[in-house]
Amino acid sequence: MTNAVNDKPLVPDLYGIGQAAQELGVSVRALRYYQEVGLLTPSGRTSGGNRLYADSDLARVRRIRELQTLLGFNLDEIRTILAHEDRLAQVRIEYRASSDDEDRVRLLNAGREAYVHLRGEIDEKIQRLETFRREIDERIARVDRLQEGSAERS
Amino acid sequence: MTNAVNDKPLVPDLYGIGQAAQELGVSVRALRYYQEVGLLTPSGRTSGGNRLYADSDLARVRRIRELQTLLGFNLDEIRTILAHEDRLAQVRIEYRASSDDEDRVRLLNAGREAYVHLRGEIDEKIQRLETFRREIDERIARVDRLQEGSAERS
DNA sequence: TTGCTCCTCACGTCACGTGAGGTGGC
DNA sequence: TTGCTCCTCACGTCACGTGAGGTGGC
Repeated sequence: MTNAVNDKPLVPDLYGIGQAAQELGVSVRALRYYQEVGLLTPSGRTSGGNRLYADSDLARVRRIRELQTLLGFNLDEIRTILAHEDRLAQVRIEYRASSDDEDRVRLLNAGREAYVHLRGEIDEKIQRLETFRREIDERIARVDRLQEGSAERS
Repeated sequence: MTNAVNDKPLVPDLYGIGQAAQELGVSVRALRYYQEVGLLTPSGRTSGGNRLYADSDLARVRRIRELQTLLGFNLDEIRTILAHEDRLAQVRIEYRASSDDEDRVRLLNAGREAYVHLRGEIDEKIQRLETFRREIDERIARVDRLQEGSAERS
């Protein structure tokens, strides 16, 4: 059989912790830890107590990893950012439910400001990496000049 | 006095651990820890046992931090990278001392390869950050569209 | 029954943070 | 003597890694 049963979700769009971990490239322990610190509660459990992760759970983990590895936030900071995003999404859903009240406007402004701030940090990191890249290119060029010298005399 | 004595090096080009830490934006504990794990031994000590850091020491710490925070290497990996760089620098110094032997050529090639590999990782990280930035821009634009909607009706 | 994946403690590890108690030069 | 910075243990913390011992469905 080319199609191993283990590679498929147990229930449509629900993954066991092992499948989820492999799909995401993180450890099973990490997923349990994110739950322990209240960052991500899996959408369900089997009758036997096994965690079940939905696609939305996987998306959330990808977001956590992005903020962790690309921008260097710790899990506490990530919790704050995700809480902001969750509230923003909530506002978007409730958009037509309530009338245009001040609370919602304030939330949108705060959300926008948070994203602009995040964008600034990303920009800064990209700039620092580009500077680093230029330094590395310099070093490679220097090695190349040394190698040319060797080649000339050989 | 505008020029506090504490802001100046004790000895020309030699800094106490507190001065070095402030200059670098790292903790005193971190500097001691780098020494503990063999990443950086300060160039000197006072007669009383106080660590003294030279400019070359500071440069090395900056390099450690770059590899740590920008590229996410752990201290063990950084030790390996710095060892490579130290050996490369050594080859450059000894360049005219010995004749063109195979060992040196191999070292240059290995060094070049390591830098090219590093460059690849930097490129990948920049690309991922740029993708992330586009996503954030998307989110900002979405908030803006919602705010426009609010403004129209107000 | 055997294998596999899952479960919950719980201790270990890496890169420091944070006092505890003491020394040394203005 | 008081203040400041430095010193060496040594335990605490964050984000997991890694077994220990046990359960549950093909």
